[in-house]
Amino acid sequence: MYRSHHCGELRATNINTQVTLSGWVQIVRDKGFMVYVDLRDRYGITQLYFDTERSSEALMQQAQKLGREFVVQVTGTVIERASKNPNIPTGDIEVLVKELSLLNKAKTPPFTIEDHTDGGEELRMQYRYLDIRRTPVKNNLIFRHKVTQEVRNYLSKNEFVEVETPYLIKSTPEGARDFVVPSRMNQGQFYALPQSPQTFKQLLMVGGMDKYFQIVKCFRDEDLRADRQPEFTQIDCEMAFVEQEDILNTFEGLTRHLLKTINGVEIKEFPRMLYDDAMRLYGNDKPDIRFGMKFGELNQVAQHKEFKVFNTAELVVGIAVPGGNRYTRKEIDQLIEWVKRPQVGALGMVYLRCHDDGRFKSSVDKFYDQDDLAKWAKITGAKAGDLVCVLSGDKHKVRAQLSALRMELAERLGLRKPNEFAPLWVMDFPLLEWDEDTERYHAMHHPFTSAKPGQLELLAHNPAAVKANAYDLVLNGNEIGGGSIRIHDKETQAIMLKYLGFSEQEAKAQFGFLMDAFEYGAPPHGGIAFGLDRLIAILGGQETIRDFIAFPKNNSGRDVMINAPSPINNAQLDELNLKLKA
RNA sequence: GGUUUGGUAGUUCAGCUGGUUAGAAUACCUGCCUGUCACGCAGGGGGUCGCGGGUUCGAGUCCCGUCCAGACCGCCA
Repeated sequence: MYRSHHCGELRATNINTQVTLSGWVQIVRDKGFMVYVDLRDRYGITQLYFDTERSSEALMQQAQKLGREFVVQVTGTVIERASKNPNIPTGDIEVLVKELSLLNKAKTPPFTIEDHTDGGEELRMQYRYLDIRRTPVKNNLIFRHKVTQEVRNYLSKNEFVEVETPYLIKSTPEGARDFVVPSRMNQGQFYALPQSPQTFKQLLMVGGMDKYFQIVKCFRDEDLRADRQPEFTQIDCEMAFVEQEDILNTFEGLTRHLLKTINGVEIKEFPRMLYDDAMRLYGNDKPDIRFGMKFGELNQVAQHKEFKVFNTAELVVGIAVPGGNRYTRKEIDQLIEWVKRPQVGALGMVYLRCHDDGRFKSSVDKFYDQDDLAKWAKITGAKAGDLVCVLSGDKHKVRAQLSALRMELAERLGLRKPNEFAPLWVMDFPLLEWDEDTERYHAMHHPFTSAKPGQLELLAHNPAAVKANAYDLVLNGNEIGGGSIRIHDKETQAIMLKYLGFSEQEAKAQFGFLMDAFEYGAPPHGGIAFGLDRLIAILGGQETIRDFIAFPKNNSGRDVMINAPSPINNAQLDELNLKLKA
């Protein structure tokens, strides 16, 4: 028997009992006549005790020779500590060791296995198995388990059935790049790993499964970010015989359930916002509504004066920064530089100081009087002591720029509190969006999304105006889920694909199986998919999803621990009938 | 594909306008220490300053190239 107890459970009530513990040596504190060893496992730390009075000389030496991360098994008696440690649950006791056996020695780890490690990101990824021994990472993985457990609890209680769908599927040109897998048995042909189980879950609805979910890996071969991995996990859901309202209610329920069981937070407001309003008021389709700083459009009051920059702009729009008037000229100049960075791309920024005495001072005083500026303040909701930041230009660009500024300022002002949760439905997304590169319309959500009732006719003369039965679930400024009511008849699906630029043959080759299925009695259906990694990170109050993934990949899609991807040998290539370009 | 920041001891970093033998903390090793728990004290070992080229009397420092890593933009139906 390796252990009678784990390292987190012994208390004063266990005093005088004989126990066996196994674990890793956290640290040895050698005081000469006494030796303390912190023994660690998943559950906690228990202090082992040796002294010259009660331990044999051989045992003392054995203890003194232990190094960090040695794996040991000890047997001994639980005794009361002479000086207790109130900081840890096992701080009242220690184990007076009688027997110590070394199960495995360990090299000195390349970084310290402590809560605040000295290791950098890359090193921790390379030795992820050591990183997982650290409490924060370990707790994140356990946290992830709890969240997925609660997801399964909620959905199972609501009669959803978890069904696995295949990972080796067909490549499609729509959407993200596919990860591709060559087939040995079908030479010259390739599988693709799913970007999502979209078509399969729709086929499950045709199959009468009615309510489906799956916690499933998805794969996208696109460039990465801090919060984006090439393989990631979705909570994928679909329901039949439902309207949009049914889906919103069901998953509003899931969100409430998670926030309650995981974070102990009761959500009062669960607002809904139209996509158009989100863009107008926040410049963004995933607004963080935990704080204000809504956009105020200033075209009416700022144009038709002498200021050419504004007069020629499609949109003049500003936000009020609470307390921003305390910024020095230098700090404001730095803000202007910030919005002019290529990543943001504004050409400049006009600002308006709202002094406590009700006077205004702007960077464009030459063109506007106090009455004009008072209107700016009113429209942006600025109060005395605030700063109004104004950008102008192309409608789409300037909204994106001001949104970036809004988020940056909110971050600096501490308005994005990790333990405050504000979910939001954003609804009625456009069905299509224009793609400059390919000079055609793309499905904004995906090609299986239905248009709002009666809007399909609009497709012919004003495709950009068509709204979709599509919705996103936004939490604290992050898109955590998105879905739609799907098309469920062959004719509509065919029209949709035609507008997306598929020839009849292409449509048949790519999605024929789905449209065939629609001919055999497809029920009305719709669904949603959540990005689980991001959801978990947000619920955990943290930024980086990597810390919640056991074995994540780095920025360039590499697993630095196993060193993947890597070349394959010629025999493997031959077998697959593949040849690499020289 | 682009913008940007970084690469110096096992690790995290400092190293100014170029100028003796490249530092700190921590980790590691040795010794001392009877209640430690971020133990303490004394001592010690440890560096191809990512790589290649250039400028210079002289380069960790400046320039060019390159590789690697991070953040962001494009991209991610």
